[in-house]
Amino acid sequence: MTSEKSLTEPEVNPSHPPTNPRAGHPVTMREVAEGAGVSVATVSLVVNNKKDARIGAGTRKRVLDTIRELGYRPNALAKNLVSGSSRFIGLVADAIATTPFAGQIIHGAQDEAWKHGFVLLVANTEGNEPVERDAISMMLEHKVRGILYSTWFHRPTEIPAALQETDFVLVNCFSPDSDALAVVPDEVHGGREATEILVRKGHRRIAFINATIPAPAKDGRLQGYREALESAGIAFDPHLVFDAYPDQEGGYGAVEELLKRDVTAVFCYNDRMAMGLYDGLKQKGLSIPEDMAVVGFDNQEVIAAHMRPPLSTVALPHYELGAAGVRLLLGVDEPAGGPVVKLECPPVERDSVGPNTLTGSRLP
Amino acid sequence: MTSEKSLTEPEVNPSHPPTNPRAGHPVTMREVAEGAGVSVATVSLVVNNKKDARIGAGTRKRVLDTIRELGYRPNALAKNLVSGSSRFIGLVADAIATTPFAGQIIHGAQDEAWKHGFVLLVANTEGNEPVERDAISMMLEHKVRGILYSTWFHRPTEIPAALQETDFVLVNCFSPDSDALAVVPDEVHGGREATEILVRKGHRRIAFINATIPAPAKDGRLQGYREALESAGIAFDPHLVFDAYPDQEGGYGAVEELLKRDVTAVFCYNDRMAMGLYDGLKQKGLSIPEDMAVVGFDNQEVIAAHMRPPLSTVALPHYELGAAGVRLLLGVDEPAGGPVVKLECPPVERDSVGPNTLTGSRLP
DNA sequence: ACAATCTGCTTAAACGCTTGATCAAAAGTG
DNA sequence: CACTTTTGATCAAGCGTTTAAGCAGATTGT
Repeated sequence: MTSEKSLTEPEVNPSHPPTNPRAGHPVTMREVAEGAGVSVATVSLVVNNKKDARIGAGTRKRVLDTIRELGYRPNALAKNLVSGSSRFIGLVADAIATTPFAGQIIHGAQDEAWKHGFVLLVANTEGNEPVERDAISMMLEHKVRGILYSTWFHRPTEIPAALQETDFVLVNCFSPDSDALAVVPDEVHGGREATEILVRKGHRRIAFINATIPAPAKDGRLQGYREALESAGIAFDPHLVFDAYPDQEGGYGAVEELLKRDVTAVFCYNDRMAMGLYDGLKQKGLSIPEDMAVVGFDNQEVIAAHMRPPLSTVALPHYELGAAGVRLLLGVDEPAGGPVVKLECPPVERDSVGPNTLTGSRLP
Repeated sequence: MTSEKSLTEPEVNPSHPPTNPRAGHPVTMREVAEGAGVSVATVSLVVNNKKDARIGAGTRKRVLDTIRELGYRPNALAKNLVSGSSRFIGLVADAIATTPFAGQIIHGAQDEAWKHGFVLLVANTEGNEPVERDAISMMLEHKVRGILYSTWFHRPTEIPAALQETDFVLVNCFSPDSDALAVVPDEVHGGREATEILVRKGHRRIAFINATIPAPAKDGRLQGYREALESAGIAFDPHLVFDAYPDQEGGYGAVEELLKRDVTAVFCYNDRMAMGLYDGLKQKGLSIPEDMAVVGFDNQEVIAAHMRPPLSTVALPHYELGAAGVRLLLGVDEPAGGPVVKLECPPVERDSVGPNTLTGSRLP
């Protein structure tokens, strides 16, 4: 049924004629050819600057002039038709609107695609399955070079069947049981970086407020936290790790728990949580970073850079995710070691972490 | 020079062959025709469900079955070629990445385009002029039905020359000296809504912290503020209006000034400013909304919905901007009264505004 | 029973472009 | 001077569709 429907035109009034007269009759190669008194073949040759084509200087100039005069634009559609392959890359995202993250992925993908002469076809599915199917169909029908399938937060995902009809790479998600190409953030690395920001400043008793909801990020960041502690020779204390809902309210609500723990620093699962935590801490009369060092995760610009004090955090490499996605798709990057490549989460140090003043002690 | 360059292929390795075998040899109509033992014309007729085509039930079924068997997908490129017009709509944005706003515009545009059977071609220029030219060229070459030219904040703009070659509409921006179609938020209306949130709760002495930087928003919101006051029979007091840089720091820094003013409520130019203001107010031991009612502007989800208390504000209709943009472009909406249509900014009431308790007095 | 009509399908041209094969004229060679 | 080569350009086929026009065979009207 659906496959049948996807073959037909959308059931809409198909007529939306241009009003701009210039748009009605695009200048074609034929007209240029006639104008310049040559054949279309010749025009094609000069337009494409074919190296092994032998065109007289005079003719070339004449053609170029005519092109300029007439305002000729090559018709990419026709070009694609004959070459068989389009220069499109599809990007289907599950949430363009809800978060600033998707924007970064689009941006990265688009920049990289551009570099290789490709153009982005984006579709937003807002998590809606039929919409997703239609979106993929549409891309397939436009004979895209491949599809980037992206999610707004790092998670496992099912691979829509239609994707298999072309090259594709998963972006910010992965398929647990398949060897599909994927590119995701390295959560473990990120957790380590975040924790190390704290360790470097001499903190030893470091809490980690993890998320309540299961996700690769939850496990990965925790592991990173543990690895960082271990590297620093600090014993892992399970008592210092607890969960909260990963938003502002969660962070605010975690303050009580946190203060019971006698720590000098805290690593929050994400920036939003840190934002709530700030509020709670301040309300208790505590100040940051003097009384408590805090680092977040995500580097959400709107928030992190402008909190008081600006929040030290770790950045999710969304832009890079998009860019690496198209590189993988086009085969300019080879996936090293397994089909899923992990991208580093770079630390972004701002002012929410100070030296540990509560104990000057450094273990050997 | 540039126009010449834009005619040629991007200077890159042009060969990025698909690795997916299924992608190499797309099934064509010819193959379906052969498989079903009919002509391509027939296949075309059944695929497109042409109403006035006379196809036998048996043949139709045979074709449909073959299509399914072979996994045929129509080639949209070829389709577009013959029909002369593509089903593309271009969207060039000056900042996809930097803000969550652009995402909403894209989302709205994409949804609406989809409804009419169109597909979005997006390009991010990040404010870079040559990139912008290339982006527009690329769209023109793909014979887009039209172009949406959008900016991430409401402002006047120059119209790139190439845009004139097709239908276009400005989104979130406008051209002061031209009658180009445009769709922008109604700042005056927004300012009025924001102020009225306060007025409705009985506030009479309402400050307005405007932006330091000139923009349609600055003037419009101020005017809206004045109109709302006037409607409520409150005299405008210039002393209650002052400027600050429109971000968190600006809001924070404005607290001193604000408190000198003896007001019960404040309307902030934007949410970020309100966020900083919250910090400053709390630091002074003041609580919201008891000691000060505050409303913001923009309805930046990440921020506004999760501040403590959640911020009452006014939403910028980004999604609608995108959607209305394509409607205008396709001619399904007619611009009423002048080429620039203004969209309402709906109020979003949360918990940062309480009743005015400082004075029970209501003027007649 | 014979023309008129209808039904079901095919033919062929066209859309704008690319490209290998050709070809005429100019230039180089012995 | 008769030849090969080079130069500068054209021819024509084809990319995957759509669609007006055409054409047999079946059905209908009288």
